[in-house]
Amino acid sequence: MEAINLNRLAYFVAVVDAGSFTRAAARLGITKTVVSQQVARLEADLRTTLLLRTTRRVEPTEAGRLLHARSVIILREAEDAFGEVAEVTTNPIGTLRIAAPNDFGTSTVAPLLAKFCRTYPACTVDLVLSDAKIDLIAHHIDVSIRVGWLADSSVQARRIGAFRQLLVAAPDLARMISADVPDNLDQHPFIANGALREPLVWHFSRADFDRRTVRMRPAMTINATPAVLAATLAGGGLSVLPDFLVADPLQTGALVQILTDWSLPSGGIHVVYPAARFRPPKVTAFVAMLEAEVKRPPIASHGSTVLT
Amino acid sequence: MEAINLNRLAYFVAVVDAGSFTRAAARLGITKTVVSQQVARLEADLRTTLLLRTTRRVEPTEAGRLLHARSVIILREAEDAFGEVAEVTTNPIGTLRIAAPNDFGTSTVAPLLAKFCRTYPACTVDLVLSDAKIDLIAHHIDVSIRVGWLADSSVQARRIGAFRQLLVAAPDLARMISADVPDNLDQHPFIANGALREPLVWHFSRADFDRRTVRMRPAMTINATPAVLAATLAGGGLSVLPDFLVADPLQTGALVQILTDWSLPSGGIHVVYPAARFRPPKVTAFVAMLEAEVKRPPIASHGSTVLT
DNA sequence: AATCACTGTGTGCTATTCGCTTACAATCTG
DNA sequence: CAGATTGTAAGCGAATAGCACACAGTGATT
Repeated sequence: MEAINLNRLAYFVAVVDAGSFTRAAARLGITKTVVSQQVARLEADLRTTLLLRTTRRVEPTEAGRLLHARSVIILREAEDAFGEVAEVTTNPIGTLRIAAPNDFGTSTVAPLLAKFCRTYPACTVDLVLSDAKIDLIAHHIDVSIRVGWLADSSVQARRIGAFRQLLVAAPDLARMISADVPDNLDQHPFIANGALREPLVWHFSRADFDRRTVRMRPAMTINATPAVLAATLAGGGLSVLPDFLVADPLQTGALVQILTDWSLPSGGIHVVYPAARFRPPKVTAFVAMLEAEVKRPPIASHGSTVLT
Repeated sequence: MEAINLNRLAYFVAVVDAGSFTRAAARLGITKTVVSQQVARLEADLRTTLLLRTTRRVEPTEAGRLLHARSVIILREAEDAFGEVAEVTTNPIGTLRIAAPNDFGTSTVAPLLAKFCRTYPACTVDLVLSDAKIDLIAHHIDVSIRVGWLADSSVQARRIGAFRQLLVAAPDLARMISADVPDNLDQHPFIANGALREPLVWHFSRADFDRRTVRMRPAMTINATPAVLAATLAGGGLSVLPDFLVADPLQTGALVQILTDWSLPSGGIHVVYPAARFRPPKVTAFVAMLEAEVKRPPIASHGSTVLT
């Protein structure tokens, strides 16, 4: 079937509805000449007379009445479709698919979703937890959250916050650590996080000038952060964990922070979008909410500057 | 609502269906550049990202999937509509509204309709009988039949045949007319047809050279031809009637032709179309059938030449 | 890890189409 | 019979569709 100019349908329908080329042109905001031309072309395309013209009246032929009836429906549906799309592009609505690492997703994103869904009832959320770097497009991910230190490739990521890494231990174990400098930490059992690039070497700093680098001696290595937390809670050893994971255990006393004067390198919390020309409001709304949540330090502590 | 280019919907749908700009372009028979541009414009118009592109894959966004689903329906409906119109423009189909004079319509057109409907079962016929000149467009008339002598205005009429006028009378009356020349016809009662412009003056001719003009003396005047026929059948007098009306009575002997050697002026049978660019096949088919019917002289008689 | 084929997009450029202004024939209205 | 109004034709400028080409990024393959 040859492609036929669908736009002319609108002109044709306007003429039939208005019952006059002149009024249709006025309604469409263009010249009657154009309307006449366009309808004539439509007729030429279809090789049919759609309208019988008198200088005083315009009456559709049978084919014209037929086409008009169908066209009205078509145009209305098109308008509806555009309206629906406009809805999606202006209001937070639809299904929001979020990708996040297991730990951050579980500890921070998941709790936030309740609030998000309450705030934007028209949104459905789909949280995809995975520590592997997944294909955003293939998985229809609207926004992906990356925590830690980005590889060079992800330059299009936007940093929305930071997290601190805390040296923690179960209370029983913590009581055995008396030193107030990191130097001899390798004497204590350490639970290494295999998911990190350098799980053993840690750079401590204090008051902007005091720096020490310590190489820990791993009692065990676990390549998933939540499991590291579990092992630490069970008293398996010291470990370095992100603040968003240990906020609760520290508050309840299930874990104790060690060397509170010293700080470890901060990591970034980033959002990554698929390369889209326009960002749906549902995404913007969620990222705004997440950013607010993340900027509020999860654990009141000594003045660590949050990187911007 | 701003007018949005509906044609771009087709491009967009093609890309989604093909899963690739390149394949879509090939399918549409245009360059991929154009497809890319058009989809980009559609997105700009809607202020939405519809497709997430990788050089290797094209995946619709949520808005894209939404619009695609609706667009497929819209495009299919448009295609259907065009197909239906094409049906009407290529095959005899639909409702054919015919306007005809009462006499000719009753005697000739109406009987023909049975055959027409049998030949073209997809056609419905609407026969509008009226002796007044009606507005073809206002009454949705596809073809109008005019019998007789056209006024100057109707230059766009096409002559499809002719009819002869016959001087007839009921048998009883005919037996009383012995003359073989028209000269003294005014001695006999004449039934004048008030619908004619000159109901009384008749020009007889014989063998291309013998001409007589007679002024009849009306016993009665009736302004509707069928009623003239009825009065003539009842023996009310002589009358001049078109051949298509008296074919049957002459055959059965209910009427007798008088002065068979002489002939009266022939009239034309014309079809008039509303001023349309294209003629629907149903009209063409009907006119062809009517022309064939009319060209076949309804009454075998001496060789009268049918005017073309 | 490097190569290579292929994808979608940006850039000039041309042909077509859209749209406007003006003008005109036809028709209805007074 | 004027006068107004309708739809169409002609001429013209601007926007758009479309093409060929070049190019950067990606993914499969080596």
